[in-house]
Amino acid sequence: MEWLKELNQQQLEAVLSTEGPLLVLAGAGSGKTRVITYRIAYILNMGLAKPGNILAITFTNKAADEMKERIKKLVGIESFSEMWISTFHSACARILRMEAHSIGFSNNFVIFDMQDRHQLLKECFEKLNIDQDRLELRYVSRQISNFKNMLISPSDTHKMGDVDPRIVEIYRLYNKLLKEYNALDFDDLIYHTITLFRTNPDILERYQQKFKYILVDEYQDTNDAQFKLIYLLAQKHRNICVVGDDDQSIYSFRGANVRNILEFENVFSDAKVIKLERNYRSTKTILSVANEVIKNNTSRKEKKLWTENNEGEKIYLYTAFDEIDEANFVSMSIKNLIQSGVKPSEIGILYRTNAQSLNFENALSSHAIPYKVVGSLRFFERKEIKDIIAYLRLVTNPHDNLSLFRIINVPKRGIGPGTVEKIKVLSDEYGISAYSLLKERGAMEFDRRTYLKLNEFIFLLEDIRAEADSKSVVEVIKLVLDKTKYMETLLSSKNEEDFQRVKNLEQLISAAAVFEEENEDKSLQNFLNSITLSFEEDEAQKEDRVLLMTIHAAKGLEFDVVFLTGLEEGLFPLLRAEDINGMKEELEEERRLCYVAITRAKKFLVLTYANNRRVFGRFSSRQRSCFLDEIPANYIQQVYTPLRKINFSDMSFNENQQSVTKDSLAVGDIIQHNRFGIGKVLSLSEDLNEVLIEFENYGQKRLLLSYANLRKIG
DNA sequence: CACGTCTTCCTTTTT
DNA sequence: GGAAGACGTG
Repeated sequence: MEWLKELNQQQLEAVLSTEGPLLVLAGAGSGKTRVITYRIAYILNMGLAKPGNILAITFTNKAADEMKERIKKLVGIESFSEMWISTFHSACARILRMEAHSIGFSNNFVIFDMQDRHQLLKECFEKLNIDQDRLELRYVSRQISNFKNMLISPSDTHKMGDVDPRIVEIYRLYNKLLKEYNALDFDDLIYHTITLFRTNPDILERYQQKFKYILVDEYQDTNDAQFKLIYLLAQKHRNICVVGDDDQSIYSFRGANVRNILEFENVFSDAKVIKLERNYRSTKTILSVANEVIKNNTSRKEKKLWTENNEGEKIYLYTAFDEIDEANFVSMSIKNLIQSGVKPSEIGILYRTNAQSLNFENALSSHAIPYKVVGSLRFFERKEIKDIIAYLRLVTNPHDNLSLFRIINVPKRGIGPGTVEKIKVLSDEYGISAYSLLKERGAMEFDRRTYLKLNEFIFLLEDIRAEADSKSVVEVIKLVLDKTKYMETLLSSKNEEDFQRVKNLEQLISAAAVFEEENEDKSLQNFLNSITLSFEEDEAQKEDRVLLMTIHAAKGLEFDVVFLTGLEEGLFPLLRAEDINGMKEELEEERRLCYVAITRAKKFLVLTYANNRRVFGRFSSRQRSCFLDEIPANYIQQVYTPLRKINFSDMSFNENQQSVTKDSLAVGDIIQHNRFGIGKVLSLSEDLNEVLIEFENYGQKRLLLSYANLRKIG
């Protein structure tokens, strides 16, 4: 295990301490992912456990995939499907698929996303005759989610003090409907898994036995339910390793509880604690700025990140006239940076809210800079995609009323709101699903003309279902598009938008094709499962483009250059007048968010804010963010024009302790590259600046040694 | 019942 | 400035 030499003292200790509870406090850029992957590789290589005995929880599916790739490289084993590397939600879905009957669901349950949840809540409001002003709906939705994240059932809500009885009523009905539709929402996945374990000790025992080693990444962002789950599972072997950084806890709105990390040592009294405080990512300046900002928070574990990296440049600050000026400054600076040799994909534009992306998109495209927006309008949330998915869901489960009502008149087939309302009322009355009602009682309850239309619809669904059995996912989708005339309707439209929709649907088909290639379980069921739980973008990720995203989405990523934008009071920190009570805590979370943003930067950090900004289309004047005042002036270089070209190669430093330098590399060496993986050195240029490498998976590449950040592995 | 225009409300952040 | 719902007309 040569690769163990790549680790520093603390990292190594974290890898080798395989037995018993372990808390790794890993500061930003301190190599925490490396610790987790190497730890798993070590456990496997030492024969301490089989792949099937390992449960590794990551925060996103993307992170899970990356982790699998890295471990694969270290260990080179094949039995990966046996190793559970996934998010909490995916892991729970996987368990529940097998055990659903034990909690009163059938194993072909569907997973409701946030849109679905809102839709269903709306139904609840209607059924209970509760005035649904929109604000209330969002509030109720959040409440219910909080309850589930704290493992509080409808009948337990009184424990939370004064809860609006209407909310309890809605909560109860909402759960009841979910069950009728055989559906689970995101929070249910965790909640029900815990219920399953609590009510079926034998099942719990089985999983406890199975998971000899449990690892949790981004532990600071776990909520009460997730903690409970881990706690239950780890009881048997107690080999539980959690990795996190309380300073990067940014998901309390989702129920994340920082106390989980702060109190780990109390819950597991024999826990070992290892701190990783050496940062390998950023310049000294950037790290100092991050430290200066975060030290204003009161409730945190004391720690001091340090680095051996260069001092680096001062950070830049630009004050824009308005948000358009801001976007232009950023775009023109990026143009110059790219001309200086910075790769577009090494540049990130970060902002607090998704709504801010638009100006940057406009400015970037007018400067012909390649970019990609991460997140925002997610593919699987588009109308046309959700429509088709609704059909697919009905194929697996005809009693999913929500999906049925979504597409009962899509494309238009003459079934209007009046008829839909009648179906709802009647199916309620008879206590059966809308589908059953139409099938069994349609002829009696509706007049002839309506009945014919309804019958045609039911027939369509059954027709699709009958054929779907013997078909692959791709074929089923095509079948739906064809039989429903969905595609036909779009194609005959002269609307520009509809043309885009056709392209999106084509993408859905290719996404399904990729799914079939990559998954062992190729069932429609599993397809539906995977698309609600992950928003895996298509392969465009590898392309060399500037990335735009929210700070939340940037967690775990790093860039040579980061533009942190919109640093204005009210926007970042984003605080609302309503919650004066939670003010301090909320501000601290915003500050952590700021800390996360700053520590994404490796070499350059550029901060911007605008004196004026159009909010909801209204022009309003702005004040600079309080976070800016927390940065000592000597770190800041105020600029008034876009950044000029720079000598970028001067900026490089060794980010990894084992990075190769000119003298240490020879022809024939085996190296590892962050992006391209493992390769062999074919030749070196005379001045030793350039190197030609044959990569296992990417073929030959000519790289500049000063950027390439190669690690020698043999 | 479909389609077009008018109004309202809006914005956190995501699995 | 834009989406989603309300309202009114063909």
